[in-house]
Formats: sequence, structure tokens, C-alpha cells
Amino acid sequence: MHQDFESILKSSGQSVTKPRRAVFDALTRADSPLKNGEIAKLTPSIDRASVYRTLELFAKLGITTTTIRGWTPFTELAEPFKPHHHHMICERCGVVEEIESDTLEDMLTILASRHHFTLRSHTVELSGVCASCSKNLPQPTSL
Amino acid sequence: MHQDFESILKSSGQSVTKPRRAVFDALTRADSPLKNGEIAKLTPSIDRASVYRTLELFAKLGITTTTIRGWTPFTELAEPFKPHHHHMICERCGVVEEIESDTLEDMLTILASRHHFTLRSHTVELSGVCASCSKNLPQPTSL
DNA sequence: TATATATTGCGAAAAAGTCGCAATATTATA
DNA sequence: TATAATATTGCGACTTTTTCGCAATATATA
Repeated sequence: MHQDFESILKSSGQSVTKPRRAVFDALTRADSPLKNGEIAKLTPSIDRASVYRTLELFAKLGITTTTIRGWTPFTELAEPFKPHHHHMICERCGVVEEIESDTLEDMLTILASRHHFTLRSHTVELSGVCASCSKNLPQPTSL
Repeated sequence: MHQDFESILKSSGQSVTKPRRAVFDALTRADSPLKNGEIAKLTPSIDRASVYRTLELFAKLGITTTTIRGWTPFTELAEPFKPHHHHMICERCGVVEEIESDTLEDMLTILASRHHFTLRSHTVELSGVCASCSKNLPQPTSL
């Protein structure tokens, strides 16, 4: 696992450094996407600026993917460190389930090609109400 | 159009105020999603704090949708003020095309129900290389 | 038009993100 | 394994973005 990570860095001419390992480890240990600030807190020995620079590099190299929730970006490991997936989030209780669908993936590729685009990456975020919340709270929460 | 907007506010027990109208107007005039800061600049007579509060309210009421590009959230009007769509962004030149597909929408609903979720909203963002960029720049840009 | 209440603007402050540069770590080479 | 060339870091200062409490004001209802 680590081996692959370091290979990606090296094969793209990047150094393997302590901050990069620390950020990668934090993301590996996390079981769900993290905010930038959370990553920084999980790597207290690393300067904030380096965390940001690392995150920017990881995004460029495709090591991570970032999605948004509310106004906040959340980052997690991408393939090959984590199987490709999307998120289904319950807007009541916040539970996050991972979604995989080859059919969806194929459709997105086709959609892109209809627009004469070569698809390189994508994000899909679904938001709704999970089964247990719709049982327990039949009335939508008021504002 | 405005009528609908004010109806949404009133029917959910919210007041129709100057800041809310200003933010809505700014989003209406924009032809593409805006950053929070851009919205604030387009509404100079409105205090920044009120712009943020308004944006938060709009999101809750489903008046707007927010997607991410890089690490920055972009907001635009949602249905019924703008037809439902998604984005296909060229990572080379930045051009944004709007994507619509009923088949995609249906599939997302089905995917959600497989997870026993009731789908309420979703975002799909595709990123890739547009036709003209893949002609002009056959070699991927290096880091 | 008066009253109750929701919302605003203000001021201040916290949080998030960025930048230049000297010091340091990493890599490649001998 | 030591050295030189270079990439990267940490630091410190700074800018930008976002949040908060509260008195003043605008809005909605009767």
C-alpha cells in the first residue's frame, strides 16, 4: 500500500517526504472523507502550509479526490488506495454510505463523449433520507 | 420568476428582505455558478454576514445548489429557477458545459433506493478534456 | 397603523488559506 | 557512503473567508 503511494510520487518526479507520508497516513486511517482542517489537526507535527501544499499535490496526482458537503470540501484517498465509489448522505442523521455502480460509471463516460469530452474524473454526491430516519421522523424537520 | 422566489420564502415562514432579493438577483443575472465572494461583490450594499446567512438559507430551502471546483464552492440557482443540470468541465481550458440526462436522473434515484434512501438532491460534476483541447494539446500537461 | 418578531448591519474575532525565503531534507551521482 | 544539486519544508506574516453577538431596523400580522 505504502509502496504504491511512494511509487506514484517517485514516478512523477516528486520526493517522498515526512509531510507527504503523514498526510497520506492520516487519510489512510480515516474511514471517511476529511476536511482540510481535520487533516491538519491529525498531523500536528506538520506545518499547515505544508499540509495544504501536499493536499494540492495529491489532488494533481490523483492520489485523492475531493467532494463538497455544504460549503466544506472533504478529501479522501482515491484509487488505487480506495475502491472507486460515491457517497449517499442522509440529510437527517448524517450517515454516509458508499455507492458503487459500474452502470453509472459507464453512463457518465457516454454522457461525456456526447459532449465530445474525454472523461478524466468525476464526482457524484447523493443526498436524501435514510430508511431509519424516514421511519422515525415521518415529518420533515422544519427550518 | 421573482414571484416564485418570494412564494418559496413566504410559504416556509421566511421574510422577503432586501438582502435576500439582492442575492437572488445576483444569482439570476449570473450565467454560471458563483463563488461566495463573487456574490458578495455583486451585492455591495449588503453586509457580508447577511450574504452568508442568505446563502445558507437558500441552500436549506433548495433555492440554490452548490458544487465544488478545486477546493472552492460555487453556488447557482436550482430548480425551478434554472433547469436541472450538471456540469462537464474541461480541465485544460476551463470551459463548462451543462449536462442534462433523464436516464442519469432515473439511475440515481434507483441507486438511492437500493440503499433504502429517498433521494432528495444530488450533484454530478464531470471533469475531462474537451474536443478542441485534445486536438491542440495531444500531450498531457506535465506537472 | 401598532406590535411582535425576524432579520439586518456592525464590529470584532476566529478560521482558513497563501506567500516568500532561509534552513533542511531528499535525491542522484560519484 | 559522502557530496552536490535541488526540491521541499517550516516559519512568520499576511490576506481572505467565515462566523458571532447584539442593538438597530425592517417585515409581517392583526
